[in-house]
This record gives sequence, C-alpha cells and structure tokens, in this order.
Amino acid sequence: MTDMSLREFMSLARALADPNRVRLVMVLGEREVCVCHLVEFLGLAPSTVSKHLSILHQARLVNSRKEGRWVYYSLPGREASAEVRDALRWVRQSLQGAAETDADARRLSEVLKRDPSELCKRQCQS
Amino acid sequence: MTDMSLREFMSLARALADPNRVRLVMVLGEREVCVCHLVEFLGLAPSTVSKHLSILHQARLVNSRKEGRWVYYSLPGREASAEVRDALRWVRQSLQGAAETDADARRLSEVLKRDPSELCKRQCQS
DNA sequence: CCGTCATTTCGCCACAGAACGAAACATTGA
DNA sequence: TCAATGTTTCGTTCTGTGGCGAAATGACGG
Repeated sequence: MTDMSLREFMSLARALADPNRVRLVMVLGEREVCVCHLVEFLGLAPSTVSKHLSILHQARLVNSRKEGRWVYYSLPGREASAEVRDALRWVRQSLQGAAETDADARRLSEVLKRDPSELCKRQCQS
Repeated sequence: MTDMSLREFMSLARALADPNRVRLVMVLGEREVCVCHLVEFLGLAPSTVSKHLSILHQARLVNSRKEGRWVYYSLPGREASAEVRDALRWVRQSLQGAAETDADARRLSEVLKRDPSELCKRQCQS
C-alpha cells in the first residue's frame, strides 16, 4: 500500500546491508546519541562512522540534530514515511532479543557514561 | 520474537540488496518458474541469474525443485521460518503496486508463453 | 554409452563500497 | 581573531560483488 518505487526500496535495502549500520539502527532505539559516542561504540574511525550515518540519513532511516559542535542521531518516530517505518520495524523486530543486540545495548550504556570531550580527544590523537 | 542472530539477518539483508534479486522475489509470487524463463526475464547471462538464485537460496528466500533437466524456483510458503517470512513480507508489501512490479509481472507473463527449449537454444548460441 | 541440452561452477574483469588518514568545515571559548 | 575541537569531506587503498564466457555437471534421448 506504500506504493514505493524500486529505487526507493533499494536505497533502504542497501542501507541495511551492512552490519555496522544495522548495529547503529538497533542501538539508536529510543535515545538520541552523539557521534563521538557512536564512534567509540563501533570502534571505527570517525570518518567511517560519519559515512555510515550519512548513508542511513540519506535513506531517511535516522534523523540528525546539531547542537553546538555536537551532532546527535536518532531514529525517526511517527513523522517518518510508511516505507521507512516498515523498514525499521522489520529490522528491529527481527533483531530484538538477539544476543548481539543485548551486548551492543550494554556496550553503548558503558560508552554513554563517559564524557564526550574525553572520547573525542582520544579519537583525535590516534 | 524471532530471536535471529545478526549473521542470519545480514544474510537476508544482503540477499535483498540487489535490484535484480528483488525483482526475482517479486516476480516469483505464487507461481513456480523455470530458470530459463527467469534468464529471459532479466535479460542477463544464465550464469549470472544462476548466481543470483543461489544467493537467494542460501538465504532461504526461495525454494528450488529439479524436474528432469529443468530447475524450478518458487517462494517458500508456511514451511518457511518466521525470519524468512518476515523478510518476504517486507519486500512484497513494500513493492506491491509499484510501477516496476506491474511491468515486470506483465513481462514475465509474456516470457512464460514461450517454450523453454526455444529460449535455452537462443541463450546458448549467444 | 554418447551427444544434446539446462544449469551450475569457475576464472576473470570492472566497479561499488568499506576502511583509513589528512584536510576542510563549523562552532565554541579565550 | 585565533586556537581548539567535533564532525564531515576528500583522496586512497583494498576487499567484495555483479557481470560475462568457458568449462564442468547432470539428465534425457538416441
């Protein structure tokens, strides 16, 4: 009923075809998270994480909000299109309760306890 | 509730990350189709189509049945796992009614009118 | 058996994409 | 305004994947 073109669908499907991007979608449930926390969470270079977030954003699977120097990403709510909500529902329902999902949630909780400034300094020096 | 591992999910997501494979999934609704008809439908080399079907089969998104020299592919029904059914539901509900879907359905109908033998001869000579 | 034919597997090429570091950009604070 | 800092963009490298043709596999008909 969503009447989505194949091109739009492939944008969603390809955005969800990378495990790190799927982990980001799973870990962004409910809360809004700063990029530097996501960098620490994935353990990848800031530029790599930024690229992943850019791909998710282009597919409308995440929202971004800039607050000062920090950028926060989150999942869209009811304002999202039906196609995006269906895609997010598929991912999140499929992977809820998975071992990796729980482990990642715990891992993010630990990361969120740290100060953004501290994280970014360590990221930039390396 | 399906309690699927990230690895299993990525197998499904990556299988659905190619437009030609998505077209195959959409066109295999209900009916069982022979490989040579799918080759003519996509307009790709037989080896390429076989590879696509292999990827879909490894992800359990399609069934294969061998009858003589011909191999028929179809979508799994209720015997499929919940994860596979959820993935197929997402794709098919998202793209039902899309212009490309209707055009492909008509295109396959035309192809199905032709004889398998005739198609395969033309495919092999080229 | 042997040839034919439908399909798959293999080897190769070209391109897409994931990763990084360096540089650019943007914002805050001195 | 200048320095510091969080994020993104750019350029590069390397791996992964889609495409094809040729060869291998498997099944039917002589």
